[in-house]
Amino acid sequence: MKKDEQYKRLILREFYYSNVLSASELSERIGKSLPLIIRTVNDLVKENILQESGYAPSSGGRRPATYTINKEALYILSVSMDQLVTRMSLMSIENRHVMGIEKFELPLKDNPDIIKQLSERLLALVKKSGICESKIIGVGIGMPGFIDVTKGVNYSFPQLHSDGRTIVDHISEATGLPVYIDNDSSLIALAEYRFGTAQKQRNSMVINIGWGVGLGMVLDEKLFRGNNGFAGEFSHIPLFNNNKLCSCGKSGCLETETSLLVLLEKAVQGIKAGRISSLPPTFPTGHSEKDVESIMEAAYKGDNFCVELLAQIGYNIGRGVAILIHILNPRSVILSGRGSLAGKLWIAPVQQAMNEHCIPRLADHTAIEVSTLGYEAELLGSAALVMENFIHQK
Amino acid sequence: MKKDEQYKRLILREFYYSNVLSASELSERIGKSLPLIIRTVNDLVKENILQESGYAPSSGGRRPATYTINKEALYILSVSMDQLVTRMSLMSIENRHVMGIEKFELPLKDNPDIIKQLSERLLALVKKSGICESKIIGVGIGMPGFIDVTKGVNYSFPQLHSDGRTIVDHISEATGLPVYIDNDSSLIALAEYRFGTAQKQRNSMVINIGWGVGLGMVLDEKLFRGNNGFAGEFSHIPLFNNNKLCSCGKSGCLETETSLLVLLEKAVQGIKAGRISSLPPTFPTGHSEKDVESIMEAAYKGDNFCVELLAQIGYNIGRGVAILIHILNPRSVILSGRGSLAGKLWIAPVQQAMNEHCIPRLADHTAIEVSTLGYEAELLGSAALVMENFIHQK
DNA sequence: TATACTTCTTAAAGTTTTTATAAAGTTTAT
DNA sequence: ATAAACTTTATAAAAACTTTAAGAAGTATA
Repeated sequence: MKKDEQYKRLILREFYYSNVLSASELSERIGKSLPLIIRTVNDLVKENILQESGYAPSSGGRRPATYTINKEALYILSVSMDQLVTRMSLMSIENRHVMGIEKFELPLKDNPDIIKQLSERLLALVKKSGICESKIIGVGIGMPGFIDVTKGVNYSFPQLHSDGRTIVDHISEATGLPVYIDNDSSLIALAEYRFGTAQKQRNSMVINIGWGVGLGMVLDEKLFRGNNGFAGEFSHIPLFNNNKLCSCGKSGCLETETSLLVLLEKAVQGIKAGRISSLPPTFPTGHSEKDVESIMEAAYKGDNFCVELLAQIGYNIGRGVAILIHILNPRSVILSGRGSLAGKLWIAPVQQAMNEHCIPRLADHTAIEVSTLGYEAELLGSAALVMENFIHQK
Repeated sequence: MKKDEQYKRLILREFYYSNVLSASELSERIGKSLPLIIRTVNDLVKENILQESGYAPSSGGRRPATYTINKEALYILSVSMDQLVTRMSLMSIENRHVMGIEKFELPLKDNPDIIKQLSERLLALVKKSGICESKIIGVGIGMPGFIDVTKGVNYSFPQLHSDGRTIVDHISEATGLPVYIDNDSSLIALAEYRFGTAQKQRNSMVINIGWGVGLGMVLDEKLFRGNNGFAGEFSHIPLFNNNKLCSCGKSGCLETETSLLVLLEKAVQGIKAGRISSLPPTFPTGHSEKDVESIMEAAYKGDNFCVELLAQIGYNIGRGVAILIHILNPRSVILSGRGSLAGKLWIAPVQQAMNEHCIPRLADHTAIEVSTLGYEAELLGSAALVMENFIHQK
């Protein structure tokens, strides 16, 4: 790639993370000199990709000219998959869903047709939008599993890399676009770091409360993925003597006492045992997603039984968090993912476990917070993944 | 600092880590262009800091001219403190102890005179060596405790920062040299990464088996210290239901089942209870350091009782290591510090715990190794700390 | 209201990198 | 065996980028 193209991309990336920027801010962030930045910004204005946006207030000197990005300049295809359901969206550089979020069933397991179906859906979405493909900078895919980002392989779902070619190869060929995949929890962490509650924080742990309990880490301002991309297997740290068999084959994993699945189980058991609750009479409907939402909603409205359940789960998450804090001394721990819908209810029990299991000096230095991005996080993260790679191409 | 001085330092640092280097290797590592490197190297040769060292074998093209550093060009003052004993050494750029290692008692606790004593010892050592102070690039100090590297503060020992000035300020003033401090376990990790078993590995966990169990981490090729410098509090992760009170006030910490102190305790108990062993009849002498060494030596020679004790401790360390591996997916786990004298005896029990408590895919990707640096590690790390900072000055 | 102090912008001077070319070796093909 | 093709290292000239300096535009203070 030509060098001036490279500089343009670096500048565009900054506009992806911040709406309005001056030349000197850009120079500072990118680490390139002002003359170079100004020249490149002027080129981008001529190309109608950036536009002038008036003068910022003075910070004690001459007022800087500011710029914004043309909202229709660039787009990203963002995909978020779980075991059963896939969501996708064509996102503008301003993080708006151009055509809304498309949601459809697409089982990850035992589905030989998965790559073909995904490609077709993606192409159809682009076609429907009418947006020129040259404006789409890539496809970002988030999914559960053991993923090696650099190789583009998801080891947990072998059908995603047939005949020696990975899902990245396949989708890339089908769409003609650069494709990147990463673990769902890592992408949620990336989203929180770039757009959410972990913004500007050098060190954050992002807990993905979902059907399992995932962990994405931002360490020294970088997403940390481990030596093979497998870091963050929070779900399976051995923490309990409960003799409960985990999906991974071991027993006593954090997951056996903390996921939303456990929450649901406990709720069903409690109701069966006659506990009083404001849960709807139809509970449990058998539809896990809806049932869990009911529980969180009831808790949010003050239902004693559900609050208690959340507290139990939260306390156990907190025990795991205490370990994280001892090892990594983060600035903050963000509770995110599906489960973050229950909001601040998580904070007290997690904090309680921390107080009991952490050295005070450590506990004092890390804040527990709940995500405001919620279920959007993963799609945002997939998009951000594309942008992170945008500047490294060729 | 002038720019060419900066480039010289970058080059000298590479020679600290590698003995013989060619210009193109330097260019590659430092990330500066070959013409610039060659010009600067030539300057350094003229100044008699570098010297030519013949031609390296060809790797398929013209043979590169190589260079080495003048062994008497630069020196570093290296200090390693524990609760009771302090070691220090004036080290050459080749990591040789110019005057040997000086070891003396200097209690960290309740010792108002500590800074004065340390300064005097340091100055005396320099004087005795006869080496010109201008050749000493700085003082590196390793010690236990909660240390904020950037501020130069050790929060665990308040007498180290009296009247608003830190130990760094004081020693720096007394010696006229740049001074840096860091946590002992972090420095051991740094030493292993630069000179020991963790060399060239992107991600390593270095376990410091000593009176506690410390942890230093190399993540993505950088020493990771956490948001406030407190990362690596491995000793105090809550892992056992043993009701044993820990020095930190909590119970069930890893430390209550794993340190060399526990090893000693268990040995004493066993002997009292009449267990047969080849430990010397004088055991226990009451001198912890010697007694622990006796145990490790006996184990090394095959004494059943002592091997068994090490296995118990090792297994418990392994349980902690399993957690580390789930969270951080390192390339390797290095067993270092005092305890590494027991050598390979640690590996089997640690590996055993890993096999039981780790997801196989994770366990398969990380190697357990024992340090060869041993008790030297911390002094090497303190010196390396100075060099890491050498390039960042002014 | 003038003066001092910021910060932003631009032009010129100074560095560094890139590109092109030469030099020195290795490997492959006939 | 010997040339041709390919690598890698070293150096010189051109291009690119950064730094410095000076001017422009604004704020804070006496």
